[in-house]
Amino acid sequence: MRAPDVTSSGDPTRTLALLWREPSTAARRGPQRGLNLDTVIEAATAVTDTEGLTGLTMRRVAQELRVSPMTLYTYVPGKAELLDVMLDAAYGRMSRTDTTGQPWRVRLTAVAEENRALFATHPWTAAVSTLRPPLGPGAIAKYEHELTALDGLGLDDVEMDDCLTLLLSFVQTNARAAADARATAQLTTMTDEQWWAAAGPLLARVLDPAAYPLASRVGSAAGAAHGSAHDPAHAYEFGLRRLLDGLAALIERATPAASGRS
Amino acid sequence: MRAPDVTSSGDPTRTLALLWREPSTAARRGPQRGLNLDTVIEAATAVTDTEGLTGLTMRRVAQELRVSPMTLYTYVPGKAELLDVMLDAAYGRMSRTDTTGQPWRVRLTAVAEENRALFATHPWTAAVSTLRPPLGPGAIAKYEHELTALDGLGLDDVEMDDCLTLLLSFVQTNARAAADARATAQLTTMTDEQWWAAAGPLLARVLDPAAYPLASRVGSAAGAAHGSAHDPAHAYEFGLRRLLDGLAALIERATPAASGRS
DNA sequence: TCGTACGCTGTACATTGTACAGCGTACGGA
DNA sequence: TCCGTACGCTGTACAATGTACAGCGTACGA
Repeated sequence: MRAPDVTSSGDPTRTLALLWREPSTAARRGPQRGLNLDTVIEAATAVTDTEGLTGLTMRRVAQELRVSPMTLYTYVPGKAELLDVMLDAAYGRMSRTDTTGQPWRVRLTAVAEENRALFATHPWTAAVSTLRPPLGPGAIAKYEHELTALDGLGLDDVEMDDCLTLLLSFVQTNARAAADARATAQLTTMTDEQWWAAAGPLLARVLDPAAYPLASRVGSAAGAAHGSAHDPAHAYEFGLRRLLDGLAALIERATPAASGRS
Repeated sequence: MRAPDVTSSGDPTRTLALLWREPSTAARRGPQRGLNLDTVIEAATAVTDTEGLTGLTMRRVAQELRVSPMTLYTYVPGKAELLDVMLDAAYGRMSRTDTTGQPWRVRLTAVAEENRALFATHPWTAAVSTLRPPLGPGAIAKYEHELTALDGLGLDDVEMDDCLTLLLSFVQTNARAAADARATAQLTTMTDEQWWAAAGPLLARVLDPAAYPLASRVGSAAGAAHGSAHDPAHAYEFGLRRLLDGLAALIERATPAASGRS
């Protein structure tokens, strides 16, 4: 079986029933259930939080719950659906700041920060594809909340969705890069600095600064500015500012001095 | 062994030697080699182009070359390093348009388009992390070329790197989403439309439009505008425009009417 | 009271990267 | 010219994964 790591490959009906906790069809007949879906989600989330997405295995979750691996399939059709409900649950737990009345930049920054916090708490949420999102209560509530930050700015419905998608995908990409950096460092048991220290001299020997003047100059300047090749925190600050400036050109097209500039 | 799918976990020295085709230490002693690194890269790239990253297995590449799986390890230390050299080779083959003298928006759009073309030709390149890039001749040439598009705009070195990173990560994220969409559709043998057709009614039954007015209104408006929940081509156009507008605020800060508006 | 639906389990299989040891080849030094 | 040895290639083997399948026992509805 292909590792899914992504979306419910199966029946949307089944997944939606799971997400919305639709009660099962008829009266239970056999033995009492020893667990319930939320317990499974909780255990799986705990495992994934501490051991990463690659640490999320059915066997590991089962072990955590002191239960045989196959037991999990009583609560969940498969690993993909488990990820779906884990994600929706995480969305449901996100804090949602009320920024009504504030300037739009403040409101959008808050939305970005809330997602940033999600990715900080549950790094794996940045790694799963949200293209076909889990349409559960958590995801819907999140979507509704985030749209309110874009409401009343003179955007049409499609533009609202476009702006939100752009903002969220920026934050997710940034978080993914940060998580990758941490994972790589841990996997290699070699910090970024150590890696560059090992690679640097070799590169210097083979790389002709005359042939690649910009690459060597800018590369080393960027490397020196932040400790290593890439600083996710800096990239976040920089990117968010550019992004908001870009949205400003859209939002304030009619009313040039609409809301707050930062 | 953990599936790498990402970076050379091992010795940077070995990887760099591979990337730059450093001749091996001494005179060859044993039998003639039946293959060479570039042949392996070519075969692996062909396999991955047609069958995706999950289709890239050592056994599959070996089969393509009519060779036993373990033979590949004579040419490459492991799968991670193979991915590194594949990526660098793909970077090396990218077309690089000379846009000297053109307005900066045109130049940056060209850079974006070149990367978009790469992701179209080799979808897997969008899926691998480029956080710790393969520092081979291909990647360096790419970096040098792309930096020239940002040269002479009054940005300092760090800002040039920041802008390029932001632009490239936007294009990559967009391509990744597009590839995910295609992969999901193929895996599920269910188009996005079919999926929404199956999920829609169920969702309508459980979702109260009064409780989530914005989510239902904007969600269905966006879904109706493009055929499904997400249209990567539209997101690209929209996002790139916003991004360039955002960079404009940085680039044209001193000289308000610097270069071309689109 | 009893049949049956259902919860839980152990075993099994296909798929993966790659460690390891063996076999044969052909070059460099004698 | 001849041989030791470095090296290319191979088959076998192992650990880890998701999950299909069949069996076993439980407890509810008739």
